[in-house]
Formats: sequence, structure tokens, C-alpha cells
Amino acid sequence: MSPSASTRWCPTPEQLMILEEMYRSGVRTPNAAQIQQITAHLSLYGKIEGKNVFYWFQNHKARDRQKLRRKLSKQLHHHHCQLNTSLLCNHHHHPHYDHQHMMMNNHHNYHFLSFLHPQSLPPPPAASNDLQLAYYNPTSSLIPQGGFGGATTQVMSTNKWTTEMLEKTTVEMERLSKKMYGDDHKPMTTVAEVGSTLPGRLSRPSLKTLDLFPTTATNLKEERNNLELSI
Amino acid sequence: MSPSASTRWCPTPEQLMILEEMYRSGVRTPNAAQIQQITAHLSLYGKIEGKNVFYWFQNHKARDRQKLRRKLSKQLHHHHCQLNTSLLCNHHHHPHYDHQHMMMNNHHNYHFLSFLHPQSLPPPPAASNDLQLAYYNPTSSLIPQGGFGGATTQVMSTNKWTTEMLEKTTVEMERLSKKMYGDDHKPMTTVAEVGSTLPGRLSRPSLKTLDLFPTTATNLKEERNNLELSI
DNA sequence: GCAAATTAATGATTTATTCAAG
DNA sequence: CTTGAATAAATCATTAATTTGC
Repeated sequence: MSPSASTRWCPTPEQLMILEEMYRSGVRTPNAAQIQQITAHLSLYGKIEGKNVFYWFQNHKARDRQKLRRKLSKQLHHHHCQLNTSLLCNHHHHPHYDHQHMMMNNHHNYHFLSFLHPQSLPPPPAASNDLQLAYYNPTSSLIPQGGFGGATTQVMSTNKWTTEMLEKTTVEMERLSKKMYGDDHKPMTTVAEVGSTLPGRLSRPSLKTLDLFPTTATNLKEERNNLELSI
Repeated sequence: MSPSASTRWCPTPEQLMILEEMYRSGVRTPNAAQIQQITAHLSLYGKIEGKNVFYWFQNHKARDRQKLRRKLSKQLHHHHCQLNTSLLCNHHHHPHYDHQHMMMNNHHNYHFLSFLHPQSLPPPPAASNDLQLAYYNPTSSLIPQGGFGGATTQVMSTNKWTTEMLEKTTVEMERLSKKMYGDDHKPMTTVAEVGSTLPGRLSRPSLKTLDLFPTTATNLKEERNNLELSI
């Protein structure tokens, strides 16, 4: 079949590896600008669109949660261990869903999906009325959560993190790509500059310890489904 | 506060009326092209963006369902009436959710959200790889569900329905607008041509009678939530 | 070995929930 | 309290693994 006949995106190993590294490094819900960036970068390794990146993070995050939920519920059923489950709980009954979320997103990011039509790149941050606040800056711990006031002044530092991360993965990927496929594989372009200093996961915010126990049912969906059978 | 300081869209009465009329007429999940159209039209009556239209339909649909569910569950609890509930049930355990859905959406519509950045209008149908199939054509019952083959050939009839509907509502709205606010209200533009023949709800597909009883839990969410408390 | 048949993963969409402005 | 906005969960659909019968 013709190569463009596939109905859905099929990530190349390099793309996957980069995405996973970003995920491991804490990226969860990239905003529009970040997605654009990531997409641009990943397109060096194969066809890809913004929505693919968006979906990938959505799905990966969701399935991660799911996996943890499953694991936890198994534990709970097996030896009735009740606490010490300090990692989990993405329920959002309270103002901000979780640390990750707070770090990676301000509440009014219109990040959303400005990228379906790839030909129309949103002029980075600057224009229009959708405020693209910087919400994470690796050099200065966390953006003060305040929100709106200095919208335009905070814009400058946006995407630094992602950018550096991408730059870093570039070198790795070139190496890997050659190792796996030989010198003539995908990379249509050679990335010019690197000069990265992004320390993989050192500058990354220490991984959160969240609410100790679920007060909502979110984490019990599977059990719930079982229960329903006996209603 | 300055007129552009509002953080969220506030629909004008005309906009609302048009949206509601479209909803009543069967529109549930307009695709990108339709949203563009609707947005363009509604912007005659006030500031509006594509995402507003998108959200409006999402929310309206959801809250409609919710209202029906609530009503139904109340009925069930009050006098144990068991059947004759032929309107409702948006559960989807079977290939196609419901008639509405099938009529208004083909399965591979990327309709999605190609409109966040309003400055970048997606060149109507024509370009790129996101196929914009026509999925409903009021003059010719239903588009054969086949799907992919003639993607580009089906594009022509897209949006006919919405267009006519919008044209129709235009006259009504002008009338209404004058009645309510006088002649100098919003309409920044006078709509030139009308010549519509769209018969409100006559050409609209007869309202479906769906599965009689929910086999999944979707419709019982509220009951389920109650149950959870007693786990 | 090797295709057809099953099953597991995962990309893509829609629906349900939630937050918060007005 | 209503409802615009946004995220998470559930679901659908296709591709990849894996199994199975030959």
C-alpha cells in the first residue's frame, strides 16, 4: 500500500523515545506552543502532526494513571493495606488537580488545540487574545501562581524547558538513529545548534507526593464496574 | 472594565437564539467547517470565536442529556415506571451511538478543533490531509457510510445544511434584534442575500426512538455516585 | 515456517466532570 | 445557579503482537 495510506499516525522509534523521555521528565499537558515545538522537532524523524503529540500525551498520561489505579486496587484487595499510597490520586475535586498539573499548566491556558491544521502555525506567543502564560520555568522554580496580572511580561520564558529538552534529545537521537538504522535513515535535517545544558531530570521539580487517600471514586472505577453487576 | 477585558465569551441573545434553533433542528456536533460558518455568521451579532461555538454545542448537548437523565431517574424512583422511555439513552456500547450522531458525524471526521486561533482560518475544504467528508445532506437522505474511498468527491455537499439554516435564521434575527434593541444594536453588517428555503424542522430527520433501556451505566451515573458512598 | 484468527496496545473521538466567571 | 472553558475518563478503531492450525 502507498505509504500515505495509513489512517493513523505510527510513531517512529525515535519519536517515541523522545516523547517518553519528555514524559519521564515531567511533561504531561504541553500547551499549544510547546506542542508546536515538539511537533516541529519530532517531524525530523518522521511524519507527525500536532494533534498526534497532543493525543500521545493525553493517552499516555491517562494510561499511566490507569495502570497505577489498577496496581493500587490490587494491593488494596490483596492485603488490605490502607495507606502509604503516596503516589497516585489524580482526582480533581479540589481547585488544582495535582502538582504535576499545576506545574505544567496555569489554569487559564488556552493551550488547547491550536494545531489541527498544521499549515497554520500560531505566531508563537504575542498575538491575539489567547494568553499564553509561561507556566514553568526551570531556572526559577515555579511561576507564582497568581495568574493574570503580568500576563504579557511572563511570556518570555515560555518553552525554555521544552526547547532545551528537545535540543538535548536531538544529539541522543542522532546517535541512536545511526546505531539502529545506519547513517541514511530518517533525519531529513541535521540540527544545527545544541549547546544545551538541560540536565535531563536534575532541574526537574521533585516528584510530588499527593493526597494520601482518594475521597472520590475516580480511582475505583474498575471496582465500581464490578459492583454494578451486582446492583 | 474595558470591553475586551472579559475573560469569557458572553453570547448575545441573537447568538443564543440562533444556536438554540440550530440545536433544536438537530445540530449536535458540528465539524470544523460548520463551526467556521456558524462562527462567521454569529459574529454579525457580536464578538465570538470558533471555540465558543464548539463549547456551546458540547455543553448544551451534555446538559440536555443530564437533564433527561435526571428526569428519567426521578421517574424511575418515584413510581417505578419501567419502560416507555423512548427518548434518551446516549450510552454507546454499540458501533454507532445514536441516530443523531450517525447523521451528524461520519466516523472519521477530524472535525475536531481547527479553530482555536481564529486568525488562521483553515482553507475551507480542499487542502491538507484531514478529510472533511460531507456527512449529512438534507436533500439526499444519508451519505453512504462507506468512509474513505471518495473523500475528495464528497466534499462538495458539505455544509449545505448549516448554510441554509444560517441564512434562514438571519432574517429572523434581524427582525428580533430590532424588536429587542432597536435598529442600532449589534449587527455590524447587514446580511445581503437570503433566498432561503430551509423549512425549519421539516427537512429534519424524524427524531429517533432509541434503545428502550440502558444496558450500560452511562445513564445511571448519578445513582452510581450515590452507591459509591456505601462501598 | 507462515498466514488466518485472536488478542493486546495504542491512536483518535466523544462524553462526563470539574472549575470558576458572572 | 447557570454556563463557558478545560481536563479526565470512557470508548471506538486500527495497528502490532501473539497464538493457532496447518
